[in-house]
Amino acid sequence: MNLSLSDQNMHPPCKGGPEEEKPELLHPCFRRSMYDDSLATYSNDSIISQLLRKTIQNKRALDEGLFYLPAAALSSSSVADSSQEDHNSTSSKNSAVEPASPGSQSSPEGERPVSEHHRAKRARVENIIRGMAGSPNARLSSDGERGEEDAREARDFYRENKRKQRVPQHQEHGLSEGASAGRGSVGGSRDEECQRLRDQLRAMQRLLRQLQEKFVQVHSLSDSEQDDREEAGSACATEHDDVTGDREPQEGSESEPHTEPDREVGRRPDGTKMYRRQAGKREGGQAAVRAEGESLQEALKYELSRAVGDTVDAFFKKFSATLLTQPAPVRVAQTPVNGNLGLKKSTKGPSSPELFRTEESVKSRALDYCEGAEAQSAEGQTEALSLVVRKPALSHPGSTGQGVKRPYPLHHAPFHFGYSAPFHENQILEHLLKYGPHGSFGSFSCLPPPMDRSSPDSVDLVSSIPAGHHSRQAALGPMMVDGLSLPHVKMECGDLPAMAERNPYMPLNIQEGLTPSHLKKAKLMFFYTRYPSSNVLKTFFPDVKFNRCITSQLIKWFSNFREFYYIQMEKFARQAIMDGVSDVKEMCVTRDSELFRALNMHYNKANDFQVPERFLEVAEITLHEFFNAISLSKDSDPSWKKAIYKVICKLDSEVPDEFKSSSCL
DNA sequence: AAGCATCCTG
DNA sequence: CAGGATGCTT
Repeated sequence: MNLSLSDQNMHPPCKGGPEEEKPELLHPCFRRSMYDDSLATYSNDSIISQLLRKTIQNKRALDEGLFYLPAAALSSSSVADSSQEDHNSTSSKNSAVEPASPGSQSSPEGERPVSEHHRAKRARVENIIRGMAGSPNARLSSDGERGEEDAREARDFYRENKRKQRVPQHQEHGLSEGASAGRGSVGGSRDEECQRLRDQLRAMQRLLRQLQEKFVQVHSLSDSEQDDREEAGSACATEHDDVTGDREPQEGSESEPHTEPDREVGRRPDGTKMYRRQAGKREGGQAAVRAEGESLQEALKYELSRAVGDTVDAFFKKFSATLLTQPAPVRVAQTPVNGNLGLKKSTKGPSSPELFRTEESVKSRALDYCEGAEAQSAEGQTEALSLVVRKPALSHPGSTGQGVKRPYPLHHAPFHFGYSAPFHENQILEHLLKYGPHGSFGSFSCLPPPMDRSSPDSVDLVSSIPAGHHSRQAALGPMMVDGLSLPHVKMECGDLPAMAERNPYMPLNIQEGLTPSHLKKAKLMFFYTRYPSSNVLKTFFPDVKFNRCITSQLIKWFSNFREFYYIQMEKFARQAIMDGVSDVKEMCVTRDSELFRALNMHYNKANDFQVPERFLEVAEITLHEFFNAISLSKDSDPSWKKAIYKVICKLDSEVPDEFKSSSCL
């Protein structure tokens, strides 16, 4: 797009990289607070930054085939951690490289054999990375132990080297450019991945920053300066003023002082472009660096998820502590004591306008230092992860008042107010959730009262919930949903804007993800319909924001249900035949049947749902179909089941309207 | 080619 | 239950 601009603004002083952002990351209120542990560790100058710097340095070195870096730069990591020097050397180095455009360094370097020295360097980088991923605490010291690493390097070198050599020298990137597969494009995908991760990390940091801001807002509104003042009091106050004053809240202690808006803020575009440019350049990387990329990638993933997990965890811990200790003006859905949640109008959080303002100020600043998240979606990530949102286990049925609820559904409120790029935030969060340690979300008990009996399969619920239970659920529904959902489902780009449009404060319970409750509901629905149309699904999951992913997931669910169903049928049919049953009519399915029990166990484990009679009939018919088919040896035909499927699919019945209730989970 | 279903596997 | 492979349908 505006890549053209980037070239102009490329000059050494532009430190576009993430290295700069450390101070910005932490809200003043959170510095020295309990967040320090979790946040500071992940500030931009954390290992990641250093690692990135080193990696880039190494890569550049390799690219250029020589170590043009001043010795200070290479060893800078062994000095302190942040050191402006380091940045400068890095950037100046980068700029020094710039002239050699990606294109110009094409073939000669591309084929250049990697020297032993270079490989040793690589080994070192890998060591750093490994050390980092291995023990978070030891990471910071890794720099100071360069010597030790060097020593270890020799050991590791051969092993690593061996491994690296297995890395395909040509990754078939299908570039029509030239015959040589080892051309500049080779390292691209790896690097892109790393780049993406970096971008995501930055965006995440932005998010964290916003979280903090949000917290400060809420906190300072609800907390008439209490204990927290001791921790970060003045900073908080200042922050608050600044925020409401629509100003940059950052304090002088930042290494990105606002006294130089031109340098700092103003250079945003520069930084951005530079960043892009570097990315572009890196795409011209060589296969030799791929190994680093791989490790780096993993390390980044690790760091990213851990950072988020820890931070979010810490954040909500603190948040919840605040809420619990103070009857804040901001009422975050507490547990429903009476069935009236006080959630409806309380629209979690302070008045929206203020938050919006905050958001704006945050935004302007946030945009300053990162933009990389931009084009990089998380597509490359295909790690298997359950699409089902796992609710934290409902621990204490009775301890309603103790549960601490996340003030916002993770995907909603705080992240996309007037934001220009809600999509990225969400996607990144999504991504992080994917990789994030689930445990960290379950660690704090954001739990509503137990669903248990409230599960309004009320239609045929065996349980005897009083007539009034429905209204209670109606109220309960949204809150539970909001409080519990951690949408894990891959989102569809097309739906995100719509998401963003929704009022984040609206206690609406639209889900981007399917929860276990949805799964349960789907299973119960299976008693009525084995082949639900997507329309039916939409109708009966009104609280789900449908997109292709969700739809196919639901469809897949029913497919799985059917699979199990038919397997059981076949099994029991064969069993009957084995048992010498000769007449179909001897076989009937009742609630006492083993077959039924197996099915019931699968679809209605809690056994709190009165399975409709019709299902028994259908099951019996199915069983008969299988029995007959097998008896007639139709099963020799590979597709013999299809005929049965055809019969069964016509036996669907209507799903009771009660299932339409969104709170019917 | 896309969408859906089943089968198979983990 | 999810993902991938496969096959069928449109």
